[in-house]
Amino acid sequence: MPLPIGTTPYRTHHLGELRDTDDGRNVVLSGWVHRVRDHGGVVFADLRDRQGITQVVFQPDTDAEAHRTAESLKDEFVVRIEGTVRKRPAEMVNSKLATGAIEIVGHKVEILNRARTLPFAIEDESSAGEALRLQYRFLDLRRPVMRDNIILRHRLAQEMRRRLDAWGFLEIETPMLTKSTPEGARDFLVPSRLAPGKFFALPQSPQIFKQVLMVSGLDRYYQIVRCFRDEDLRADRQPEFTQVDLEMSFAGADAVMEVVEDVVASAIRVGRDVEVKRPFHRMTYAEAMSRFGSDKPDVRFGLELREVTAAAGRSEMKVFLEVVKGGGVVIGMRVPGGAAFSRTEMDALSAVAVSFGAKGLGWIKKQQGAWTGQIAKFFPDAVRAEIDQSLEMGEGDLAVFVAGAKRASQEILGRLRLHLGEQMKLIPQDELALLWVTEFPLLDFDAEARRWVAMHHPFTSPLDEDVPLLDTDPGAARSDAYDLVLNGSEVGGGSVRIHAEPVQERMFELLGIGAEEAREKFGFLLDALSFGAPPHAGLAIGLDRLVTILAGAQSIRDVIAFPKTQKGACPLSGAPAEVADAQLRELNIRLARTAPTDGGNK
RNA sequence: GGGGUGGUAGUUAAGUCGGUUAUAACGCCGGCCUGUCACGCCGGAGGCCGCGGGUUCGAGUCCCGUCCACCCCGCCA
Repeated sequence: MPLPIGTTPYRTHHLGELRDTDDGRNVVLSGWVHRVRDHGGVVFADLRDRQGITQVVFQPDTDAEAHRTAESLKDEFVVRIEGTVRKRPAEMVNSKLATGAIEIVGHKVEILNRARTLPFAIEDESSAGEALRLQYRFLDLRRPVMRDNIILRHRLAQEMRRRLDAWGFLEIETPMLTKSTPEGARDFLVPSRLAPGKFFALPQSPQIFKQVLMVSGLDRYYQIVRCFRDEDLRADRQPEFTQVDLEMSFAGADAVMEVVEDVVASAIRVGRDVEVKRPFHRMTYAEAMSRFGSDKPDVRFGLELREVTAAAGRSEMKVFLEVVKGGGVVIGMRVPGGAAFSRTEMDALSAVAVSFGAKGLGWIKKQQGAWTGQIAKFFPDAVRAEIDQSLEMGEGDLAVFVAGAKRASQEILGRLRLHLGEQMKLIPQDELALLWVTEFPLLDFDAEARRWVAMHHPFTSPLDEDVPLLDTDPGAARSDAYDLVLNGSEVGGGSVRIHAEPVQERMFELLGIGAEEAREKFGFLLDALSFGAPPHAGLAIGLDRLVTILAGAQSIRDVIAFPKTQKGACPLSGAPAEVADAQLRELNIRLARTAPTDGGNK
């Protein structure tokens, strides 16, 4: 479907639109000069817009003036041309272009605007450095891959809106200037001019407001909303990011998952033209940790973990015995075909494990039916057989072992699993593996602060059957929370909220948030909850990550129009920047020290 | 805050053990070319080797510091 053109003297068609059935049609086209091929006589110019590329040919013998102008065209000039569609002879068809069956015979060219020599070429396989691309983002976004990412993002967002509307969700905006929250990430602060010395915080998420909307009886809320967290960046993380945030009343986990599965499956249908299997697979946190060593497992490949503590306890391996005696675990991972690794490769692998926090990496190889490797001699035959069976060891396989505290060992081996999966190219790149991870621990013990912290957030409900544990064994209590995982990346997370006041109070108590502090920090939510709160639950989808994966991009920066660098700066706008003294005075702010000057990098 | 990789022409990269005038491709400029589509051919210009300091007769190359970009740990309920 061609886009509507509207009323304009600039064009009758877009540049991805004309086909051989348009042969003979007189057209007006406008766009950027993508490339010029000047043959001395005939001149070819590829014109580009958002829709595609169309070749225009200028002939000196029939259109002398247009040809003269065409000879002066440079890359990225903006032009308007008048011409006639001509079907190309079979041998001149360009099958790489959607419009390759035709070309435009240019009768008139008008240069609407010129362009300076570009800092980098406008082409998909641009190898320009990211810093340069961000500085000239307006050029970077002209590259078809980047344009397609932005369009994909739009289409996913539209589809999700459409589905949420169909489910009866209302799009409601919540404040950007709000209140600092005590738990969680560092806040971005905004000074208040009207209240000297006081600050707003930008929202880390609309969490509290959306719960208040449920108390208000609006029943179902959603918002595609910017959230802010002042923490260090990663490839899949930047300080401002977008969530598809939703909350629903008289609903539990199953209701939320049903809606989200529909919304996400629809988005994937639109974005990738793929039908994903529903319902999505569900896995408990405990299973995810024991099988994959991660609470967001990438299940596109094997290399699963297997605990072999009991067998290792019957070996003669001193480190294993000590760990087992101390209540720790020994976890093994079979690497099919891994016996082929050289000694150097094994040393490198051990070093990786150590860099992940392992004390060391034990390993054995199964070759010609027997165990080889330095630690093999510490295992009696019976123990070998038991481990063989447990790990399902086959000829030519490698097994690696990590010993220590349970969660830490799982995580180390989980990371080693991802490392090997990449190194051995075991991960099918085109596959989309979606699953829910459920039954997270409600609380996590912060060893440094020596107190409980909420694993999700302080309003997450425990599972009904685990409520009594809050008084007896809080660490064992599981929450009614669920994460949506796609290809080993957390793309969504949510929970059933606490709507019973006594449970909420007990929760604050456990978190060491006193009654007064709770009132001070969350007063309006607690107030709201005391005036008839419906049971409610919700979730937020990380839009940037979802689009990144569906676009096949490497970094969320490739699906955000104007992203931040790893230092949280914007090379295009120059943000963050110093402000005038007058502005600071108006806000009652005095700097403790002035910003350091730039180090002379061009 | 910590670890790693990188920074050389407009761009992307090469540059050996420290040694003569710092290479190449693309881009740019000039010329030629009437069927290309990454057009082709000939010629040319273009460098604060990120920045500062040090070692040395001599530094793109070695050392120290620093800035920037990226990846990771910490951090991110």
